[in-house]
Amino acid sequence: MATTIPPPPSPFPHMKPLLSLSPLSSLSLPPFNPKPPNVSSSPLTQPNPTHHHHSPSPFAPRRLLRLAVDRRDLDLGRAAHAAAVKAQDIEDTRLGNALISMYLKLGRLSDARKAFDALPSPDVASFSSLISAYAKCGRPVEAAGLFCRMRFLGVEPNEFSFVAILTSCIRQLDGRLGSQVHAFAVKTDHCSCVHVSNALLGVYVKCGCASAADQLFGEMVERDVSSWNAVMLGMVEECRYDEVFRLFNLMQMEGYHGDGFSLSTLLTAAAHGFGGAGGEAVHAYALKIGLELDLSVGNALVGFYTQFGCVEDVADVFWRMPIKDVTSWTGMLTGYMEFGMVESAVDIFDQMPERNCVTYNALLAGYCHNGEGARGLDLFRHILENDLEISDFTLTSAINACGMVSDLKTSEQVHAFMIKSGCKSSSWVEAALLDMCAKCGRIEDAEKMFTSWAHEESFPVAWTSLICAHSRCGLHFEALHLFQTGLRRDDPVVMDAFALAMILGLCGTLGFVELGQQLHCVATKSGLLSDVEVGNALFSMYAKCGRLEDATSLFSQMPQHDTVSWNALIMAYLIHRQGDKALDVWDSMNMVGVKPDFITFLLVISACRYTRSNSVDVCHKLFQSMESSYNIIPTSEHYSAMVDVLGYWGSFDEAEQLIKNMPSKPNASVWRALLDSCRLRSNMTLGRQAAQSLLELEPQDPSTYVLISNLYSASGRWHCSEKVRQDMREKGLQKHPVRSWITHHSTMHSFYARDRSHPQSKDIYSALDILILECMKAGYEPDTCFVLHEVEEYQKKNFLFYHSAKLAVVYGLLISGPDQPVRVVKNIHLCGDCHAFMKYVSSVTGREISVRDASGFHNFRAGVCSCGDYWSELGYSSSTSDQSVLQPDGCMTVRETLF
DNA sequence: ATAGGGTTAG
Repeated sequence: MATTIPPPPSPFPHMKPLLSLSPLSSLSLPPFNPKPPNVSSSPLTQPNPTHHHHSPSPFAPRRLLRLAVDRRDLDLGRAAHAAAVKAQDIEDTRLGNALISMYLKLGRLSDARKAFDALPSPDVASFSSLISAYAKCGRPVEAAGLFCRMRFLGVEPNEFSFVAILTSCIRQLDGRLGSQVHAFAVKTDHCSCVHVSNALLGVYVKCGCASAADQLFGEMVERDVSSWNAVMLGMVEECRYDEVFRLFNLMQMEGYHGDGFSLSTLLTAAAHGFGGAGGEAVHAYALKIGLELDLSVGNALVGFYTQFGCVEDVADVFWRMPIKDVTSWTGMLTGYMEFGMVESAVDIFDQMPERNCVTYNALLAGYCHNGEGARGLDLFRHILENDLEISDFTLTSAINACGMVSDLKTSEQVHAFMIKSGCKSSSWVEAALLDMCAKCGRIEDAEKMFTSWAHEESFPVAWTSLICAHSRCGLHFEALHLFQTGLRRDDPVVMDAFALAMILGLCGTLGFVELGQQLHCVATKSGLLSDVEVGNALFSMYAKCGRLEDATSLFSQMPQHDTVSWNALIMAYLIHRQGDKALDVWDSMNMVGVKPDFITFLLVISACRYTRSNSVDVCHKLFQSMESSYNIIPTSEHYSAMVDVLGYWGSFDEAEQLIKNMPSKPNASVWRALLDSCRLRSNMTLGRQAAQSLLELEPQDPSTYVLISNLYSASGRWHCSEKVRQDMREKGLQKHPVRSWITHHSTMHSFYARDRSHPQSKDIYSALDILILECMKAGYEPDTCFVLHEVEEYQKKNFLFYHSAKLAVVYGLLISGPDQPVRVVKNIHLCGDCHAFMKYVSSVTGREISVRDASGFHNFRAGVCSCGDYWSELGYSSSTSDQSVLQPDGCMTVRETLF
């Protein structure tokens, strides 16, 4: 049997494929071809060999061709080709078309092209079939070139030609060419064909020309289910998800029955929109009409349940599908990744019969989604080494993985690779690169990229990334400045949910309740308020600004709550030191059935410190239930929170026991928690041990240095103390400067210790001096042990009196009305002297003073603080490696009372 | 079917 046929020489060797497309309207129309186009049947199904005038032998080429296609036997097909050549039939157009068809069906586009080139007079069917094939495999240039050549040769396009060329427009998202074809189709009266119109609808929908699609749909004289499906898909593309359901109902009212594509479009709408119930209804309907396991419906169900269901639903649909394609497997992989089941996803990946570029991207993105940056980078390396296909998706995920491992060197390598390989062009990739730089500590590089930003499309993303990077580094004011630059552009950035949530977080951190309220309005007007994450951020903003009532009323209005919402509610009570209420929330959370996460446990355990009565038992129970009931393994953070609570209630034996039983070596935060409790309860013996362990463990930690420094200064060894501090400075351990601030009329007034930069500082200092005298009359005794500098006693007071918190509070008293509370925010903990002072101030002035520090709120009223004077110097979660300890302000967090 | 930025905790 013949195996290969040398391809016949091309009849048009001089003609190159057209590389650039001129608009169709500018093409000169060829002379009218009097031969009527063959429109009665598909161009490629030309059966009935018996009617043919050639040999009816069973070995006739035509019959062989059919057999070859049925058996998917390429060798047989080639044999038929040989037979055709031998029978000198090869110049027959209809036989040639059958040959083209055979090669295309067997996936041999290049052979089909050779057969086409061998035809002396290709007809409309020859052209259409080949154009369609080029369109489907993403080669629009060849498709359009053939279309032009067909016209040049005077072959009139028919419906099939139009559908084919439009398919290529869809593939390359060329709406302009699409509308030119549209005009041409109208001119040649092919628009009445429902298939042509449907293809046109497809082009408009995919190219984002929704109005053109709407208009065409309205003008169509004949519609079928595909027409409706195309418009429904258009609504999905436009994010008008409720419209999809409306259209579906309309279609049914007009007597059409939805097919698998309609249902899968509905499910996509439900998955992307807010249609949990809608999606389940579609599932029920699919069951009823027996389409549940249809390939496209099944795939859409997998996607829907990944968004609005549980992993069991996803797996159930997937495994019952009788026929699965790459999309199905990739969907299942994504499902497992979304539900955090990385190993199951990898398992699916290993089992897949076939993988493509998207599959690899999904795996890579899944690793990123689950915080497995290192595995993501390994996979990326594997993709590169094996020369697998990569796309923008691959690159953005790889960059994302790199930002996740946050390694400067890797980030530079990846960055260099992107530049070298020249794939930096896409705006998505650039936005991802900027974000990576910001995350790997290359904030200057990020800024450089930002200022030379070329792409408008992803500007909001880069903007958000950069703001976020600044606020992560503690550069809050720079972050806000960037925020303003975005709003003041000629083309102001439109905030989306992400940006809004982030800026709200910033408002919360800074205590900017006025800006926060304005953003609340923005959220309400834009509809972004229904976004859970925006709701959560808004809630936290109010809570952190001391507006607990505004926060809780917002909570009750939120359309839905997730774990983060509940955590935020617990945290709100926690920073207001209302432990019992925080624990009540924990009960409600369980009643509602929301799954707690590891943060929930950090919060509720910490809440046991702020309960009215001893809640050591409660916190033991919580701690034990973590693993047994919720399958959450306690981390060292949970241990230090426990130690903090146990120590607070004086259960030092239990605290020691817990530390001894830790599965891993107790880390510094555990010892810090113990140390702080010992300070509070004056447990000297244990405190010394804790300090010793801390010193051994973290000789490099700033707070350890302060500890030693305090040790020296407390015993009057100033030189040693100062030397330690100098060491510390030389090692660059100094972190953010301490400051306190207050907002008034949307302006922030920020103070350092002994700060005289404020324009009204003369007034502030005289007021403070008067206030100090008044307080001293009322019994205030400055506690100079909070001054750690080698200075004379009178100077010590000077250092103490002008701590940033005191300056900010006095300024607040000066500028606000007598009935208003003074709200000050301090970026680290209040020192004991400031704390005592504020109590006197509140009673002497009769004003309410609220100071938010790193541990939460201190609300001073009539000489009493809401913290009950048992405030932690380490914050509510003792895991805080306190960065604030070293500040010139002198508000130290570790006191020397122990020694 | 796959991608960027954030919200709770630090």
